[in-house]
Amino acid sequence: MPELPEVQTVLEGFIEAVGSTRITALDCYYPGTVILDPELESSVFPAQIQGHRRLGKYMTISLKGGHSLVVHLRMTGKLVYNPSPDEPLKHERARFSLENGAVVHFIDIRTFGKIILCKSSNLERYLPNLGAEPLEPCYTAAYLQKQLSSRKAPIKNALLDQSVVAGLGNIYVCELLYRAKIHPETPSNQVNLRSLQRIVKETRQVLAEAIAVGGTSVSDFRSIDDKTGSFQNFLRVYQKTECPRGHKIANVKLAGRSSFYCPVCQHP
DNA sequence: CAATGATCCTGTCCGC
DNA sequence: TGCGGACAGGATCATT
Repeated sequence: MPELPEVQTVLEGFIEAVGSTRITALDCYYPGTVILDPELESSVFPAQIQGHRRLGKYMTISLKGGHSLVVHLRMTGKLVYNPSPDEPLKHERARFSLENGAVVHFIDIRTFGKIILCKSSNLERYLPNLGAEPLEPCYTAAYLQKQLSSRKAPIKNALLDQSVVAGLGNIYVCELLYRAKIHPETPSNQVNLRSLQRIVKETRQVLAEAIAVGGTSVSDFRSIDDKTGSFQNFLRVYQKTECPRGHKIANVKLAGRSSFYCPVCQHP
């Protein structure tokens, strides 16, 4: 599932693939995949990319001319660069056409992904409240302590809440909690400052390692050039049966998601 | 405000 | 071989 490292990989790939070529069209093949801002100007395309930014699991791409794109892959969304266009592919929900004749397919089996095209001045309307960026200085143990002090839900649920930390999903939360040696069911407001410091440190570490290898390709995640990431080879608990120290991995449902952890290494 | 559960959706896998 | 059901899960919405 695309989380921060995968979104970062896809966004960088998209920006590099499109380069300075202008986008000439955005077509939608599945109702609801492309959302158009009611205040859009009539002449959006052709438009050159001006800048880009990842916000949590959201990609934002600003276009010259005052418009912006927001892309969210949700669970199965993919951007696929194709220098020679074809008829719409299976599961192709939308498509960017480029002035040089290439296209970028938006493939999304489960159709939850979204592409929003809006006036740049309206961008914030299309983004939810996002918490701290985990790779930026604002993400600290003190910040987490403040966020979590009123919460009793398991720490794993809190870390999946995008309004607390932006960009983490099931895989990386499982992994960072293992590295931080924290049991996923620990009530959020009972995680002490020392443990929160480990959480912050391991969050940064695991995300940086994953970004460095192009993300995690479980199920069918691919970069825009159809390359697999390789962080799946470094997972320690997610979908594992044994932790690196040889203990049996447990799996409990938290917030409706499989939560892999080591009962020996991870403590409340 | 916090927490929970249903919802969206389709491919895959399991058991019978 | 085929079929029903569970499962995968990010975000949003309604409900408690």
